[in-house]
Amino acid sequence: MYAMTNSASTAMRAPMAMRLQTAPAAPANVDPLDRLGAAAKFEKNRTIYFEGDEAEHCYRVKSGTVRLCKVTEDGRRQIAAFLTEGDLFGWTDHGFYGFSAEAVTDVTLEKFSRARVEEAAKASPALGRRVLTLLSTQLASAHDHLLLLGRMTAAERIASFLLDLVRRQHKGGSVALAMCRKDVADYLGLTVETVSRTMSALKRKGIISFAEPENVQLKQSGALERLAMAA
Amino acid sequence: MYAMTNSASTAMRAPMAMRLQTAPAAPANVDPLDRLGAAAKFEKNRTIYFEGDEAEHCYRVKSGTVRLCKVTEDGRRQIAAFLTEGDLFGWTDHGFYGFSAEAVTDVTLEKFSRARVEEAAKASPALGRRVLTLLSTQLASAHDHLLLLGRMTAAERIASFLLDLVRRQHKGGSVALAMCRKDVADYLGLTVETVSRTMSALKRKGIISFAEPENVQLKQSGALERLAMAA
DNA sequence: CGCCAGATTGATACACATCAATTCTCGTGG
DNA sequence: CCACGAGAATTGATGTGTATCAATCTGGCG
Repeated sequence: MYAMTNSASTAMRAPMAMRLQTAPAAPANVDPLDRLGAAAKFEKNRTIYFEGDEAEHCYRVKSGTVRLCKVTEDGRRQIAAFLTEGDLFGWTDHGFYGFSAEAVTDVTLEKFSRARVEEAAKASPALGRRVLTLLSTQLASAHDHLLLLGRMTAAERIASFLLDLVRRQHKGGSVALAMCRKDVADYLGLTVETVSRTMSALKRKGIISFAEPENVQLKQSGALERLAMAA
Repeated sequence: MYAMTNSASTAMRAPMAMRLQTAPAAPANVDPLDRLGAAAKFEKNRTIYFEGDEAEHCYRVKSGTVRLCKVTEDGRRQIAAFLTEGDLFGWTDHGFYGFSAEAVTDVTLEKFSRARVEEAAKASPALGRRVLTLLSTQLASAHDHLLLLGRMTAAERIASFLLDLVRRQHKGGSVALAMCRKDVADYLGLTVETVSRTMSALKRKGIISFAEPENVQLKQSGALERLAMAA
């Protein structure tokens, strides 16, 4: 779960709570989903499933990054989420996927049959609970993303995005962008040019720095946080 | 569930499914949530809970309309969803609400203690399943909403919004707007002025008509659907 | 009647999109 | 090893959709 939340808000909401990685009352430390999955691999830019496909399976990311996206007839694209390790996707209660899922990088996944998960959930409340947690976190992320798309300026969007990334890959002030500029643009509701210009501007101001486009250093996260603003 | 999906896509995904108001396979026709709730009422514009409040309860709408929203320091507001009969809200897996909930109209709600629902879900998989369905539908709606905010023009947003409303209140080509223009604007990521202008333009073209602002007739839903486009 | 909040309409400004070159990176083949 | 080409990123010049600022209009209510 997670799906790239923006603004400090999400982090704020879950100060020490953190995930409940283990089942509420599980004897061992086993995630209730672990036994049900089958391994699957996709290489960079492969489609995992298409919007409109019948939704027989859902997946969990083991490594790599996945994007959920939709393209309009005339080619406009929106990315709803970038998913990374631990995130569940493809769970829908209608018969069909609403968004396509594509591999941003080479990815390894666990693939679950919806029917089998449903079945197993009847016996194990912990399993249902687990899926519920994953979904509710994604919903919170989506809501934060709505604020970003509906009400934030380009600079604020970029700042929120970068801060989200550092939080998820807690490696100090350094961020590895798994996705290209176009992906970032389509996630943030901007154009590539605006993303590029805005990042260059932040660089000129000394707030961030980067030699290659895919590896960014946050020089003044304070300034970024001020931009991201949150609520 | 639902939360005002935009574009025809959601309706397409759930053509006749509609809500599942009653429990999936319950012996009687009892929703597993029904026994757990306590009645609650809020009048128009009252706050049900604030963003940041500890999330002890969740709610289901019995009648009226609720908005989920967040306001930035400098007063920009985004509405994440309008919720109506049957919709669940306030379920979060972090300790705190991420968005405020407010009554758009006078509303009657069922109020549930999170702790008690959790408890009951351990015994009844059907209950967990029920909540899961409600959340997953909301997540799908939120994703559609992201496409709307990230990539659609003002006219497309309005068209999608109106079509969503008719679908939910299936009363032919007539739509009752429970919310004021500002609410519509904050849901669609626009300003009141743009909403007003865009609706006037649609009216001039004979696509919609309205005498009072809160009661709209769809004269040519075909034209609206062409605008809404979907994927 | 007169007030006030909400809605509409008008004039102007601006943030971001669009169109158009470069520049950079890297894989490929001569 | 270097020339070449292609896709991605950056930078520049210009356009435009929507925001902003500013009246005016409308309907409900004290």
